[in-house]
Amino acid sequence: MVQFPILHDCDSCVTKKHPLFRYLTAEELEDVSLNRETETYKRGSIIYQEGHRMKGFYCVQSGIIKIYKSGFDGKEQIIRFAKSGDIIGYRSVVSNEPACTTTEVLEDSKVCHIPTHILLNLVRNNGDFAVELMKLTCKELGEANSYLTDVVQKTVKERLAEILLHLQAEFGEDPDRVLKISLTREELSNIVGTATESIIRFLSEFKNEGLIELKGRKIKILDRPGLKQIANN
Amino acid sequence: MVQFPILHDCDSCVTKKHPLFRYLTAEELEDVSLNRETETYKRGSIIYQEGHRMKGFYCVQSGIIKIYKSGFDGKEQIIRFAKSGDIIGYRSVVSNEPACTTTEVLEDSKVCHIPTHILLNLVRNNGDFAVELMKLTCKELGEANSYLTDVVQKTVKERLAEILLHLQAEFGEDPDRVLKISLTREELSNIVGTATESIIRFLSEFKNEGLIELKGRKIKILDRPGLKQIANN
DNA sequence: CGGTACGTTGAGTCATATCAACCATAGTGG
DNA sequence: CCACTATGGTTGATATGACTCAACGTACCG
Repeated sequence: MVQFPILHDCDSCVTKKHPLFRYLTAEELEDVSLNRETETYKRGSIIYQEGHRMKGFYCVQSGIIKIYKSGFDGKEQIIRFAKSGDIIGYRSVVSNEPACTTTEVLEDSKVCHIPTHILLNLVRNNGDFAVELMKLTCKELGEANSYLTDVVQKTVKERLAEILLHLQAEFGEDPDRVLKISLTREELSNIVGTATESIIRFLSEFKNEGLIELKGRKIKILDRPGLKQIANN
Repeated sequence: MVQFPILHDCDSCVTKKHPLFRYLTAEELEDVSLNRETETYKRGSIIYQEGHRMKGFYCVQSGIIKIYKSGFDGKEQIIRFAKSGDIIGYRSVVSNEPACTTTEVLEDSKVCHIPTHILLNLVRNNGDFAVELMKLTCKELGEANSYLTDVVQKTVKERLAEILLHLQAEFGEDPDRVLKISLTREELSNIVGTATESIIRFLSEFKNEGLIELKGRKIKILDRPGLKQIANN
């Protein structure tokens, strides 16, 4: 019997990690497998850039990727992060618009590129896939709207507490309870949407109040309920 | 030959107004027509409320509807408006989650309610419909992300200028050039995400600078380029 | 005619940004 | 091996945008 190493690779990666691909037929999965290209990116590299045309979307196998928009003065606003199992860039493919975000690799990543027509065919021909992708988009939309409300109505301190908890929930902790995602103060400020100095001040405030432990970029959350109360939801 | 007034009604309304329904087969359209319920809402009435379960989504025939989220202290953040041809509430239907926004009628509206299973069947069985709905969602997502960046990086004055231009573009003007959508100062503040008093101050600043004309809630945009420059995009 | 909701204005306060100086660390090249 | 530079982190002082509070004006409505 002939082996299909590529197919097997995809089968063992994408399928298991994302409900999206759960509903693909063997045929569709093979189509994806044969047309995708796996690429490795080092920390700091840009996968695609705001304003550029996309030739497909990406499925993240490993690593962490930062997705952000640039404001008019160059200050970046981080929209979200993507990690193993997440897909990125599909918005622009579906809308057939230039990318509205830039994606930069935070931790060395392995990423599969899947061409536009494959995605559109899947949405068109596989109802379950379409529903799952819609769910994903709607989830992102809900989160975006929630965060908009937060940004407008909460203080920087409250948002920082919220973000720390969110990062903990999304990326988890090492055995020593340090947050797995490691960000510069500037990156934290670009999530919260504030000045770097403000982040520094509130982080050390949290430290002094015994809510977190700090060692450079290593952040350990000590008092989850305390932070939750500050974030107030 | 037998007449189908209900079908005809839907045919003359929804189909023409939204690309979404352009791709429905005659059969699908009839299914929608037979299962939808048209309701009339007066100014001030709530169509659905944040946190409630939805039994379907809505298609706006006429009127203007305000879609907002409530912050923890009750202050509302307006997410967007819906007008003739827009569909609302589909996010919650697709995600199968409680509504994450409240919708309140700003101007007397005629709205069609279409039950959940119809929407899901359309997404599942009609690829073109699925793609169009995805496009719509992705467009909203892109706008939400853009506005998030704005809120974080721009001043209230800049955002107000931007919102005024946006309201002009979305709802248009009367023959006398007054913006068609009429909002209280508080509602404006709930879009921009600021205090009512701030809106009042900047509106009169714009007036004094000859950018707009004010007569109560009637706003006339006199200097579009000037506002654009303030909004700076 | 009084009530209710909306609009306006001014004064004071506060959260956060900005600016500036300085420290820590890690390459890098002479 | 040591300045040298770059990058990120920290702290304090100051500036300012925007909120809050409070008073008052305005207009419509029963």
